Amino acid sequence: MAKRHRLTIKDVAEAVGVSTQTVSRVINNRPDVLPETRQRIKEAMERMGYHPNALARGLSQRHSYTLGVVTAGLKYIGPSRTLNGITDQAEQEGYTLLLKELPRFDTDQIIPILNSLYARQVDGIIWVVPEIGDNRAWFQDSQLLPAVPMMLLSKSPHSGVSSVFIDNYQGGRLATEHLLNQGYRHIGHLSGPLDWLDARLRKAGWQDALQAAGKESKEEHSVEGNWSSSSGEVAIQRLLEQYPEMDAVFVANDQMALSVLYIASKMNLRVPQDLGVTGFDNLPESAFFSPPLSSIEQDLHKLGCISVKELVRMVEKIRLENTNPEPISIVFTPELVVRESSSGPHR
Amino acid sequence: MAKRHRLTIKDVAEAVGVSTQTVSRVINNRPDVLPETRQRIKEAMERMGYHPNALARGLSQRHSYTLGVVTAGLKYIGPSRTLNGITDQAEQEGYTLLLKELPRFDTDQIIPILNSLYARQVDGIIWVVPEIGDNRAWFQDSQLLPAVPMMLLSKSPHSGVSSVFIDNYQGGRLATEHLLNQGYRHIGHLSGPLDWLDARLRKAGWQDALQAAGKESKEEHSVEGNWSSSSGEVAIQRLLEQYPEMDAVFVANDQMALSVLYIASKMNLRVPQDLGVTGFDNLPESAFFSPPLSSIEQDLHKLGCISVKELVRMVEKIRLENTNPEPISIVFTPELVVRESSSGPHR
DNA sequence: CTGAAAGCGCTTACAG
DNA sequence: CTGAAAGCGCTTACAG
Repeated sequence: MAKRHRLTIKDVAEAVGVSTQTVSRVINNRPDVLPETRQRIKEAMERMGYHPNALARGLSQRHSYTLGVVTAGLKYIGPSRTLNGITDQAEQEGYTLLLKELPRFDTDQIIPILNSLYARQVDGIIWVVPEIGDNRAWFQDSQLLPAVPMMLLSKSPHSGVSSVFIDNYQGGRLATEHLLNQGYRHIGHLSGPLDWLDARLRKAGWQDALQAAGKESKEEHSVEGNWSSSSGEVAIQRLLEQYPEMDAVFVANDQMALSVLYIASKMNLRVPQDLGVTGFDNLPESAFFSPPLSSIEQDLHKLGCISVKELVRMVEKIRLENTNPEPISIVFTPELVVRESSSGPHR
Repeated sequence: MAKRHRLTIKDVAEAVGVSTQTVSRVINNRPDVLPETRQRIKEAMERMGYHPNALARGLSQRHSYTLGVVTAGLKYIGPSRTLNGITDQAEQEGYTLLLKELPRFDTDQIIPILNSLYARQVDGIIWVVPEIGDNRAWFQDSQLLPAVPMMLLSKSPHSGVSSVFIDNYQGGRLATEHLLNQGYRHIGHLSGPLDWLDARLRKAGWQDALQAAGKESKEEHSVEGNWSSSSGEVAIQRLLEQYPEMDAVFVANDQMALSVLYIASKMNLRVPQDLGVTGFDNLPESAFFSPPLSSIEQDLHKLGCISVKELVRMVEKIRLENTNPEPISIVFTPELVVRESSSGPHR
């Protein structure tokens, strides 16, 4: 731990023999500084190892160059891949991130977390918390809504809030239509927890794809899991009992799909001949399951990037033009990745 | 986006009819305020929706209540699980996190990222970047070392820097000794990329365990992967060629171990009878591989928590006692989780 | 128990 | 092209 004197703009100004605001002009790359003066100041800053205090700067500029990121479930792969995109893009745009994680998905802790972000004068907020139950209810309370732009990373845009998201409904349709095209006839669904919006959307995609093909989706053709592999293990066994004619299943994520493969192998059900399987998320491991798993790929890294890019665009618009930008909404369609697990009932 | 006037301590003071520093005392929970006055001020703050500006506060206090977290490889599960622990504990301690991610593991981008943290007056830094190649070389440059305490989340503590880490060497020994105890005789190793310290430590554990059992570990008994499942697929095939007597393999992570199971199944090698397998990381999915995978569990969440707790302890010690605390070093031993993939050559 | 003054390290008009 | 003054929103001694 190096012992270092805390340098200020004043120290630099004195060393060079100019006033502090001339130094300030150089820091901020303003014109109107004699090139030679600018050069001398730059050299002095370099030599002395001076770095402007961002807190002081933020205080007088009323602009912190800071974005708040609120996540939940970082230990899952989805949120962290998104966060990966967010950090990449924020670095490029010259913004620093304040990271907050909700300890649970529901609504208790939201107010202190928001307040701590507001107190730190964030220029914008990215909301990377999945919509579960009524954990979006606070959006209705205009008292709580930020005075800065906010970007929502999932569907269900509420009035006035921008959003960027991946179309989970389309993902469900894609996966199910693919199974139909491969010649499977009786397609079940192993869903995520249905208090999650994403789980409901994927299920709705499955239902509508069946309906569009003139098939019915009965209640007993689907069973609910909680995203974990162990929940999938239980769920698939129940589904096989409830729906014995089932010859294919659309599973709402790859972790549960892994358990489906596991149980199938235990029960001597051949995948894909006796049971076609598609997952969702396209984990890097899924290509190495036995058999390799077909899945729905969502580009979460890109999602994170775009959300920062658009948010920064809004922030700068407010600062430069002083006008409130219109909320925007961007949708990406996920893509089907075909592997052996769904290659059809006949081989 | 709610339109809101930016309230200051002055507005509150005027509303209540006291001076600003009385309000300040209430904000900071100082004694020496008439209980009734305190109550009136609290009510006013609540009613007006006032929140102190953390930037102004940090500026005058010279204490930002902010920690910098530098990560790399967030898209992998390890760093995000650690980050999960860090966010949890930081919230509890009342500190906010600034998150930075290195775009690559090597050293280029380090200086601007450190400077941006210093500029924001972080009270401490947590370094969650794996040691690869010489990406720790900058530790030697005391010019670059932070003036605030730093916590290193891996082995190889450099002089004066505190560290908390999980003993990867012990993990390698545990895994290998387990295979020996199960009756396997010819134990190979599929390592991670050997410019990673963790990969070298796991390998050294394998070597020493063999040696302690009176066995030799030849060069051709081990092959290097790059942590990914696809690298594992190539590596295990090469290892089987190089070391045909091999009847068990310690794989340096679960993702590569998954490929080992995949290739074994393709080649009609039975696991665990013909080939025992242990992984490392204990992914939640690993219990559902075919067969379920034995692995080494590292409690990364706890690692993250402890690092924050100890760092905050150091920060507060400096603030209160104005003494530089001694650097500390804490080691955790990982644990073996036994499953079917290593249950022995005889069934 | 409470307040007037000075300061934290910058930037923003305003002069010249 | 450069500088003196005031201000950003707090807190820290110092008085009383």
